[in-house]
Amino acid sequence: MQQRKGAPLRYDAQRNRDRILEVALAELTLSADAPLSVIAKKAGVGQGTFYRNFPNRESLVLEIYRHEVEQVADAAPQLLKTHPPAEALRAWMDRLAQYAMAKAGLADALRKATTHGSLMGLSHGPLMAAVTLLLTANEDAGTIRPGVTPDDFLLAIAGIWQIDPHGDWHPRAARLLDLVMDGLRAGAPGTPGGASTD
Amino acid sequence: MQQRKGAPLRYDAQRNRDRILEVALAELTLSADAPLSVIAKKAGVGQGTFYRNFPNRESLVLEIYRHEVEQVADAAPQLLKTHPPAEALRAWMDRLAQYAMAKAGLADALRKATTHGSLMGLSHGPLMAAVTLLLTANEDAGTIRPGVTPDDFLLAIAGIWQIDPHGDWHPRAARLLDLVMDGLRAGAPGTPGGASTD
DNA sequence: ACCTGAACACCGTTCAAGT
DNA sequence: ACCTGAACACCGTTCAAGT
Repeated sequence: MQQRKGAPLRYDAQRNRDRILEVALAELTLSADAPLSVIAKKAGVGQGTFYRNFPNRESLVLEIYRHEVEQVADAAPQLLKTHPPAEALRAWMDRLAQYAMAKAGLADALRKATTHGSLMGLSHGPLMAAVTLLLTANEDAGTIRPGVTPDDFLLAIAGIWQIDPHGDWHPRAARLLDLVMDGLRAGAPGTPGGASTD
Repeated sequence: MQQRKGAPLRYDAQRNRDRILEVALAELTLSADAPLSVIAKKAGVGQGTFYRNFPNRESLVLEIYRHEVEQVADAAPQLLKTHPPAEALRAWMDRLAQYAMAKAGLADALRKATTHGSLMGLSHGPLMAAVTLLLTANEDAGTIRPGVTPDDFLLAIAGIWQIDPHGDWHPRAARLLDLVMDGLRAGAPGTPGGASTD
């Protein structure tokens, strides 16, 4: 631990890190098991430098994933401004699905690099914030049942990471998301019926 | 392809295959990335023999998974005899969740070995048969909406494979499964409200 | 027909030497 | 303080030689 917590990286070091991330995104999106040595070489850095920045495959993949998913997360506030809560939630899920399909190689890399699907290892940060925002807006509007946690939600839509992006993914994703939406609605203030707790 | 389709294996060959599967189940349940060479050695066979039976890691893991999941699948008819359809479905999901937690190492191995979560690469066979049985029983009884495919169902519960088996998995699994059940119920003949298709 | 185990290839990880 | 790239370790895969 030679690097103090807040201290900025040296100029060239920062540049190296950025190049690694840039190359890694491209390579991993293309193929989930692109060798780290290839990424290092294409980024123009030595193996050692690569390792200084990312001590293992998981840390690299998580960092990229985190950065990429931020962009989807950022769409949430905007959607809530322009749509009623339930529609915003559903539209956001669609975006996430689209993202999951576009970056399927990356999602695959994440699955392989991490123990358990820690797609939710991102327990804090923008993704969680976005989900929380969407859920509370809907809960307040009475469009979903109260008490659904972001964790519940992410588990419920976990299936989207499992859909094959080749072939006809769109209807499969839509059916899954519809089903989840119905599950979320069940027991909402307006709706009768709903959650069984025997 | 020296082995004709229906031709039985030679006695020692069959024994080797069985021993590999037995050892692999134990090793992979313990650690998802147990080296194949270790499995071969513990099973008392050479590398070549291992390869003759399982040309790659995926084929080994899939075979074990298929065999293991059969036992859960087999519980479905029994549950339908002793419970009303909706309860049987829910009870079966609970068993699947328990299985997923007990064999988490294996599930992890499967995730890592396959492209996309082909937990559903088992598109035919006992698992699908069991799910179909449960879904049609419920559909006939009017306890779930019509038109839910086994594929839809497995995607909806995909989250259970993502739950960390250490720590407090039970409430998380229960909340997920409750939500899925509610989603399945929505739009059933008896129930008002339900699926939005805009 | 099936088996063994040494040999090979590949990739992640480390480290001595440089600036 | 950071970098390079050769060296090492490990594991999947193949194959010549054996029964």
